[in-house]
Amino acid sequence: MTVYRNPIAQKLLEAFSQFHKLNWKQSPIVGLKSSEIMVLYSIKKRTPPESPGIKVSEISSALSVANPTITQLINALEANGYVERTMDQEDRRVVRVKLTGKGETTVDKATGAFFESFNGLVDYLGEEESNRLAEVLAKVYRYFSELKRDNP
Amino acid sequence: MTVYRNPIAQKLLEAFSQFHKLNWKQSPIVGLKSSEIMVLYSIKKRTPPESPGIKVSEISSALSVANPTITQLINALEANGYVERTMDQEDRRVVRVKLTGKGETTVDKATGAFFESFNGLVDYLGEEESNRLAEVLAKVYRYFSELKRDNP
DNA sequence: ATATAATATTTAGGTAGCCTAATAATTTAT
DNA sequence: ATAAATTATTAGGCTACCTAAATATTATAT
Repeated sequence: MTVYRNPIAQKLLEAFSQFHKLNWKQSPIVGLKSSEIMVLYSIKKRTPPESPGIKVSEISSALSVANPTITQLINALEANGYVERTMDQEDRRVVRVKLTGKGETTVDKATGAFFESFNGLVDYLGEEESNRLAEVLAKVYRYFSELKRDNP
Repeated sequence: MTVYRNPIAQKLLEAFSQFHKLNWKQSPIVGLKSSEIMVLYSIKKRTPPESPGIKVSEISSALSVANPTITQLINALEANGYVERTMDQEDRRVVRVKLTGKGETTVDKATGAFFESFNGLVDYLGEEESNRLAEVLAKVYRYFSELKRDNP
């Protein structure tokens, strides 16, 4: 039986498994889901002060999810006053999304806690190891993406 | 604003994000969900030839999920003839689960493809880097577990 | 100028993978 | 012997996604 063949592969699999179920996106501190926080964060990150807002499709590609996923998240965020939608004047198919004041302060609070824990992680691992980890993970990502591309 | 403070933390966050949505458990090759394959695999791994089967609770703790999650997966797997339930004679609260013939051949096929891709990954990264990655991921896991333990 | 195609978003309705609370059956502890 | 604990199950819920189809609008081709 093929099951135990490569102990390193086995070890890696187990590490992935464990890591995968780690909830590092945590902190619904502020009553928002992680996915909502990610959306707010990616709006904030890509919206300069006087911008009319970011496109829905820009958010979804930033987060690598499908458009309808973002639409739905935005629906809830708008209903709760975290973001505003406006229609783009130049191209009226596109919707511009930006943070409200409430959205701003909320995302600051949420990402504060969030980055604090990541800063702690960098301290825990050390800067060099942290960098290396980020790079190796990117490499792993590439590997599986290629694998998927090559076998349909 | 606190958002961009530590570029390493930022980089790590992005790597995690990407990695997280990687579907490395892939291969519903055989018409089973990944979670079902994981269950079959963990049964196989812990069931010696003449064993009466593994307990539901052993599976759930092996996979770190709640008991009802396993019960439900087993329901489907049993309905489709991959596993059998028998009641334990010594302790009639416990249910013993084991693979049927179909379950055996199926899990072999599924884990074959699965381990092949992991062996490929080990080749891609190199053995040393692979080992290191597994260890660092375990360390990250520890960090977040402690963090969670310390702040409720 | 109009029909056609492409683009952007939304609506509707899934699915996978988990969870908790409550219940039933049985075993263990007092 | 009764209370408490353990094992598994049922029921129902939640998050984070997805695809297909509908709707608007804009761009292109004839």
